Amino acid sequence: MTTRRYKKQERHEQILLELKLKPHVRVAELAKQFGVTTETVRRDIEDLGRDGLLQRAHGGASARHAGAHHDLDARRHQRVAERERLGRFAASLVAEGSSIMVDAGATTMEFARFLAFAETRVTVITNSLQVAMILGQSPATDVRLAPGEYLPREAAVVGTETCEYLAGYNVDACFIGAAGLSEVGVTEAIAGFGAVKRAMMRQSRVRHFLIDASKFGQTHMTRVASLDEIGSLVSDRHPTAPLSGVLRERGVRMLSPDIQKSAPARA
Amino acid sequence: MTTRRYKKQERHEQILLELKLKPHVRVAELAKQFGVTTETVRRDIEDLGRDGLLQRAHGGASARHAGAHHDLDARRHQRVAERERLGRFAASLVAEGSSIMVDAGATTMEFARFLAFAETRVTVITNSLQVAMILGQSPATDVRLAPGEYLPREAAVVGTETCEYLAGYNVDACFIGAAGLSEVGVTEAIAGFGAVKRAMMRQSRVRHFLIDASKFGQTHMTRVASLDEIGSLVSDRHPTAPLSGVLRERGVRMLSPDIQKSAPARA
DNA sequence: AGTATTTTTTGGGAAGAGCCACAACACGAC
DNA sequence: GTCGTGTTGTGGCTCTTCCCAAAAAATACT
Repeated sequence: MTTRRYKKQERHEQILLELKLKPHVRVAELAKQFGVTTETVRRDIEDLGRDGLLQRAHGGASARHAGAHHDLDARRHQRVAERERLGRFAASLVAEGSSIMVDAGATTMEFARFLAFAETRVTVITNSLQVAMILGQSPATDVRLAPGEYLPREAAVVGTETCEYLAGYNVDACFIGAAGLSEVGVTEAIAGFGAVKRAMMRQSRVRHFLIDASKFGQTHMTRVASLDEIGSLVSDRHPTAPLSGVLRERGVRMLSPDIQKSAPARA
Repeated sequence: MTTRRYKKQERHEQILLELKLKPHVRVAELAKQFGVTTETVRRDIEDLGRDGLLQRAHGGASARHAGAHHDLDARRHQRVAERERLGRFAASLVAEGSSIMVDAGATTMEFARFLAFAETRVTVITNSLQVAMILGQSPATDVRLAPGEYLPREAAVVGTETCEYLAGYNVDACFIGAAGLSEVGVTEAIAGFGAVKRAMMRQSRVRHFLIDASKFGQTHMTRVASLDEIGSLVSDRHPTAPLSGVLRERGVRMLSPDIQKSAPARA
């Protein structure tokens, strides 16, 4: 029966599914589609928004970008600004005509956005579906995706197949994100990611770790690399006192964008 | 004062950048940010939208979903009802606990949606990023993604790597879409897809071709399969006179959902 | 069955967004 | 300098969306 009423939960799932396929849905549209009032849909969207499953917008809802951070609005905006600086800077490190490997994660995604924007001619190998999609939009970029088990949480593939695949390529540089950087080294929270990151490191002449300042001092479950193995650390800020010394000692090249801020025009 | 005026072009770039960072921006927000009128921003958005660089929305603009491209999205909106019926029916063909391969394309994407909705316990191997993302949502589904060159137009991977990878698995069934079905057989318009489809066919015990009725009689560039090789044809309607005879003759099993339509409630 | 609880609808006013046409302003060319 | 083109701002208006609260319907519970 096509006239069957959607239950609340079904509508929720349907909305999320819809959002996977297009970036934005309208309240009015969904209401017509489900055969319910706009008010009902509005409430659905509110529910889902509360759980951080989508982003509200006037007139409808937008898909949430990977990377769940529904903090305070002001803080998120701040954080984004830093990430943006980091991403922009990291993208400038990519040489025209080179080949690179790009890790999965919110920070590397940001990096990918700038790299796509810059239209640098480059060959990219990645295990992140998001990175592939972003860079695929740039006509200057050749993207190869690694195989493996699909991890919905991160929209990336992992596993032995992934690592084996990566082992088949040698590239100029890799750009790797991480959940933590401390005296212990680079660490990651998500199991399975560590092996992939290490596989990328092995195949790259130059290693760039993209880690924003908020991760400094943090240690997580799996070790990705010891301090000696870090080639260069790319961050939005230079590490401060205790950590910076250790890093310098261990031969880590620390890179960060020059901060020549002028008074913000935007209030 | 640093409140220097942004030029039109600068605003455009900034808007696009903003959209790469968050999925949705509001007109009012941007207006405040740039220090211009909402009307101006509206015009900016209109310009960018005309070039297909973003998606308009009431109250603002949304990013073009990475991977969700015009043609793919447009095709999705054509013949929705038919495609939906086809997808739903095809999903019902998947046995609990089985392993399948799923091809890229608008039709198979619809199929994937229903399969995810049904939460059938199944292992899926695919070369489509969209299919992977959709099915990855279902906790009952295990998804493996094939490697290969990324094709932004279709959000899928292709190439020899893809085919080689697929050759490493043997599955119960495959679900393959196509651009055309005629007396010649199954044909495809996009180069590179044919080889992948054939690779999937080789590794599957049962072959399902998901082809909606609008493709009947059409012939495209590359041949995917001869009529003998088609296992079963899944469609929204049974083929009519000239084609149906040939298909029956060549041993094609024709499947389509029983059409017990009631008056459409939603329209 | 009948009651309780959740969910949806309805209605109306406030706020926001869209659209249009014309005026004001900037910038480059001559 | 003036002219012309292109861009931006303003005001007036309409339409959509939002939000709230109460009624109605559907669903779950005993």
